[in-house]
Formats: sequence, C-alpha cells, structure tokens
Amino acid sequence: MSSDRLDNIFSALADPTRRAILARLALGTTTVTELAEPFRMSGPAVTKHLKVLERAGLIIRGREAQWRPCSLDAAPLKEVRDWLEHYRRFWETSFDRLDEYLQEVQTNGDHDGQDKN
Amino acid sequence: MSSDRLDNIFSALADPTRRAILARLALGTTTVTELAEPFRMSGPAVTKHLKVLERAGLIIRGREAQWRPCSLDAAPLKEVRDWLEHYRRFWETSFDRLDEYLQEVQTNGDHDGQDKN
DNA sequence: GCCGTATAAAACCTTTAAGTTAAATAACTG
DNA sequence: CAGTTATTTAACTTAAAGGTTTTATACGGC
Repeated sequence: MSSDRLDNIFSALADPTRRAILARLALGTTTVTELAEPFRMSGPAVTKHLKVLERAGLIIRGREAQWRPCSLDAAPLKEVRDWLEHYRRFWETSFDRLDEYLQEVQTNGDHDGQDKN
Repeated sequence: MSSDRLDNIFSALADPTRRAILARLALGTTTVTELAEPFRMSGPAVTKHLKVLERAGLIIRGREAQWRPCSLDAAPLKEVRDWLEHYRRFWETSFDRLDEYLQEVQTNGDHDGQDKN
C-alpha cells in the first residue's frame, strides 16, 4: 500500500465535515443536497469535500437522473486498520491501558507489575 | 472524544514524514537529530513535524542535557481504532473482502474460495 | 423548447501547512 | 568563559486547503 494512498485517506479523515458525511453514508446512499443539509456551508463546498472523499476511495458516486448519489466504500478504512495494527502493542502497554494488556497476554497471577518509568 | 482531537490525530498521520517518525520511534526513544537523518529536510522542519505529533499526543518529549528525546505515545491511535470500529462491518461486507467476512462469521466448512471477478 | 431542480466548474479569497535560512537558546567541554 | 553540539524560534516563501459567489451543465416535467 503506497504512502500516498495513506496520505489521501488520512487527510480525508482529518476533517469533521467529511467524517460526518461518512457517518451519514453509513446509514445509506443519499444525494449531495441531503448530505449538505446539516452543514452551514454552500453546496460547492460539499461537492469539494466529496471529491476529497472520492479521491481517497471512501465513497462511490452513482448517476441517477439529475442526482449523483453517494455511497460509502469502507475498504480504505481497512487499510487504516491494518496500518494501526503495527502499533497495537504500544497502546495496549501504555500506562492507562495496562489492565487490558494484562488480560490479553494472560500471564499467571504473580508476574510483577513492573513498567518502564 | 472531541472532534478536534480526531482532527489533530488524523492530520498528524496524514504526512509520510510523520508516519516514518512514528515508525522509527516504535523502535525506541531517540533524539531529534537522529530522527531527522533519514530525511532530506532541515532540522527546523523536523522540529515542526514533532510539534504536530506532540499536539496530537502521539509523542512525548523528554529533556536530557542538550537533547530533547522523543518517545512514542500510541494512546491516540487507540482512539482512531475505536473510531474505525464503527465502520468495520462496512469493510467486512464489501465486495472484494467478502471472503474474509465469510471466514470471520464462521460459515460452514465448504464455502468455496470464490471471489468477485 | 423552456423552466425548475441538482450538481459541478471557475474564479477568487483567506488561512494554514510545510518547507527554507539565519539567529537564538541551552547545555556540555575544555 | 569560549567553543561546540543540539534544538528551537523567527521571519519568510510557496503551495494547498477550505470556503465563498457566480456561471455552467444535465436532467425531468410541462
């Protein structure tokens, strides 16, 4: 998976409007106008956000009369998940997640609780 | 988890230099100069990237003589993972991931390996 | 063919991101 | 204290992001 690809995906996700659009699309395919409705923002602005999401592969656009329906394509999110997995052990072992870690590794009862400090 | 927080995390991750820095820090704490070495980029540029990572909570900085060691803090990545989980079912059911989905839901043993084509 | 609706494109503005170089700060070393 | 190393700050440049308004395109209904 190319670096550029992750660049596009992460920067698409870095905007709250775009994440809200994805959340809406998780409920089902809809039109640009309906997507735009919750935002105090012009239509063209939404069109631009959709372009960013499309470039990241996160949405697919159809064509139905004068509407261009958008639907979610979550495949890129799986790539993000896969990238994240490399770091899983780090958040699992971080201070406030130590308990989760202990559950996961299933050590015996008397391993010492020593951590880096 | 506030929207701003995810904004910061995602935009910190949207740059390949910063992701490379995180990858390096996964190997252990190190200094700014050593972090800068692999990149054809001035020191101050790296300092800026570190500021972005720090603002996102992804690194922690120490102080040791004239060095300012950086270490990874992956806790924000867990927030990303949690956010992603909302979309898990979408990538699992998407066309080209159908096989994985079938494995996961534990259908009977003779589902063939057919994929879209 | 013309009108209304849905969407996109163009042109523009403002802010922020990412880099640069040069100067400043901080800490060790002799 | 002067010099060297590590890092940050300041000032600046360039380009991209995110918004605007105005204009164009595409389609369905009359």
